Amino acid sequence: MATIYDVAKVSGVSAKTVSRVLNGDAPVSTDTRKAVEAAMARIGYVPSNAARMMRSNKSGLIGLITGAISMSPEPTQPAGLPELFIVQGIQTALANSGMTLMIADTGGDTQKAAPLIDTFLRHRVQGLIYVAEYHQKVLLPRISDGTPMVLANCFDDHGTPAILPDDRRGQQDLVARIVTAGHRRIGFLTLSPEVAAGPLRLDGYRTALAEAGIAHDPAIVENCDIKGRDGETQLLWDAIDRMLRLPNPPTVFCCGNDKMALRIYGILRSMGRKVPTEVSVAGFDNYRVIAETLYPPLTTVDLPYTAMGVRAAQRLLAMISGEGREEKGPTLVAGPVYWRDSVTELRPTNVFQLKPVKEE
Amino acid sequence: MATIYDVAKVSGVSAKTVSRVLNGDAPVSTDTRKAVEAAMARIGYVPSNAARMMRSNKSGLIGLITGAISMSPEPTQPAGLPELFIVQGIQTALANSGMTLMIADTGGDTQKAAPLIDTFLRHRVQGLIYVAEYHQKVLLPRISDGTPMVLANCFDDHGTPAILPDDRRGQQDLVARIVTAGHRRIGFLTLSPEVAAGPLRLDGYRTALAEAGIAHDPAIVENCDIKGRDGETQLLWDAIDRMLRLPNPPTVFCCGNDKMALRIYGILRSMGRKVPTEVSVAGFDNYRVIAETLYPPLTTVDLPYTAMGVRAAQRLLAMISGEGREEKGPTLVAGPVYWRDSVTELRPTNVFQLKPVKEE
DNA sequence: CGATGACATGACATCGGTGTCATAAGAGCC
DNA sequence: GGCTCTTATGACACCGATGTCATGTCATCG
Repeated sequence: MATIYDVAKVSGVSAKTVSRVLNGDAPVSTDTRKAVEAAMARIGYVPSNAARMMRSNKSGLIGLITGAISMSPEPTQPAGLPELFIVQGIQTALANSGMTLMIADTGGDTQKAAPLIDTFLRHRVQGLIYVAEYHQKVLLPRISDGTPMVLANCFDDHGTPAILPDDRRGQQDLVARIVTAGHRRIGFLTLSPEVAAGPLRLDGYRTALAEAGIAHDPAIVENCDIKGRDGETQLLWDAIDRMLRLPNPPTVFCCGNDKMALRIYGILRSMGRKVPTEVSVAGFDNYRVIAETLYPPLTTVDLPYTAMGVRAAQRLLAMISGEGREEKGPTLVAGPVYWRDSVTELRPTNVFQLKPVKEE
Repeated sequence: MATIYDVAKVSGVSAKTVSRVLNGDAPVSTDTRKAVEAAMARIGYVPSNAARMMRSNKSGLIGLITGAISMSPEPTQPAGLPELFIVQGIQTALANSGMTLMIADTGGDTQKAAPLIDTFLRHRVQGLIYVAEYHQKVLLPRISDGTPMVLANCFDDHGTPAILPDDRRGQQDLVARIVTAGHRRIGFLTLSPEVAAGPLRLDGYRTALAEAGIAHDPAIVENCDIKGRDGETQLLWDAIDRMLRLPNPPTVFCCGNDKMALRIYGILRSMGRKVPTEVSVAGFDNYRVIAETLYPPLTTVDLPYTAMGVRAAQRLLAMISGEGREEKGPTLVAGPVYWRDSVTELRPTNVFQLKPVKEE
């Protein structure tokens, strides 16, 4: 492998001058530059990042840890897809930063994150991003040296900078929009309070009701999310059945996420209730395979994965350059409401809003 | 950032001894080892890969170039998913090799492959893998130094080692199986001869017919693949209509791939022909979103993406260790036939085969 | 008892670049 | 002419590991 000394010998200058041609950090005469460049081309010189890094202590590397690649076990059930969007956002934002993105995959095994972080640190990455598949708390080894780290779609106990979806705000916007459509009895089939998004979305729901001056009725709020165990559909069926028999039944069901909405479509169909003419349904996530495919298309809130990726990269770059050191707390990224046909407009609306509410 | 000299100073030994503890390449007394390890833990020492690499010339890195991450623009149309499976295969095969996999994404822009290769070479990767999204010819800059490179799902003009799906063999196996089911008039709606897989699959079809002693009839073989332009469905409709009006019409249509089979299901339905009782249909790719979802489920051939990834990694590792240098030509990886319900058994069969033909 | 070898350790050079400083040549100015 | 300033270049140390070689200490063996 050719070195800068070989180039120097061939072009008849010193190694340092070759270095200057490479980096353009000091004036070099045109003749010399041409000679050096010709020599480099002729002997096929490729600079060694290792050697450069040793002296200058700048690796130009950013490490990204994800399970996105190995987490899509079946194309029919693309579990890891959301992560891919985050990664795409990160790539986009990093494209013109001069940094090289190294991606490492955990193979779905969170235990492998620690050794991967270690490998990255050995390579002296200038920053680290950890991407989780869904909004959750994670437990990662603390980085003892000062290497900046950003968590995307997750957070920890140490106050590591995190980029999170604004679940509260999203749910609030959605419910506010539903209120605008004339609904007053808004049922909510929540996510499990154990997942991070659960309480946040519930809080957004309550806030929206409060702002609209609607009393919160515990009778039409229930958690049926028991983490994919079989009884879930039964629970949902029972909850919906009970709520619809109330003297004052909900006119719309908000669901913890789009998957739950998908189930509820089925349940309502089996009950002979038509969506949205008899009952409206709204989801969360804008999981497009579901939301766009369902009939009628599902009103929901976007989880802004790509945007979160972009923000994560931006925040990391700021930390690396030293600007963003003082910034504390998580960055919340809100997504727009996608207003489709699964929620009836109970009264004619003329909605002029400043918020980015997409009407499709 | 602590160095091995800091560790040496703290533990009261020489730098070289610290190095020995790190690498375990020479005997160190238990006391010394413990002292050194304690010192490393105390000052938070992380070895510098750059420095190690400089001296030992072993980076322990393998570079992977793909568009998989950015090529899935919509989860509803997971264009880049196959690539992901190849990448998964590569990861699996590399997991215990002691190599670190660096993944770089082209962002869907093939032009970016060259600079990415360059970046990898600067990092002195010990091997390179380039993954393409479908079986195709690629034009990559030649690696002037001796860094081994393997192409997965693609090939070039320079004889770079390549891992390719065995399209010929797959089609041949499928048609042979269809013959076993009693079919004699086997129509073939081919892929465009311009895509790499097109002529190969056609050849497999012909070989299978020849082996079964069935004459090749050009009247029931046609290319309707005009690369997604709108007229394709019209062309397909016309071809099928014509073939079915022949005095001796096909009893089964083989399709260039599963997507085409999906279209043909629709066309046949619009013609009032039932699959598979009136006409049988077979695909290629085992694109599960289609093949498993269609009714009836589609008989097709698997494109063994994961296996190809494994083979690619294995071949690269062999090249790195110097074993596989002599091996020339592409590695063909065949996938099994998935026999589902879209092809009728025209006569009772008792199929005992040695080949891995999956019956579902 | 002296020779031999295994074990444990250290001194020093080296990998391929870059930072620092020195130096030489010419340009511009009083 | 002598001085300063800029431009262009080179000598040399240094980054943090590891390879090579040397050295000292015992245990073993003939």
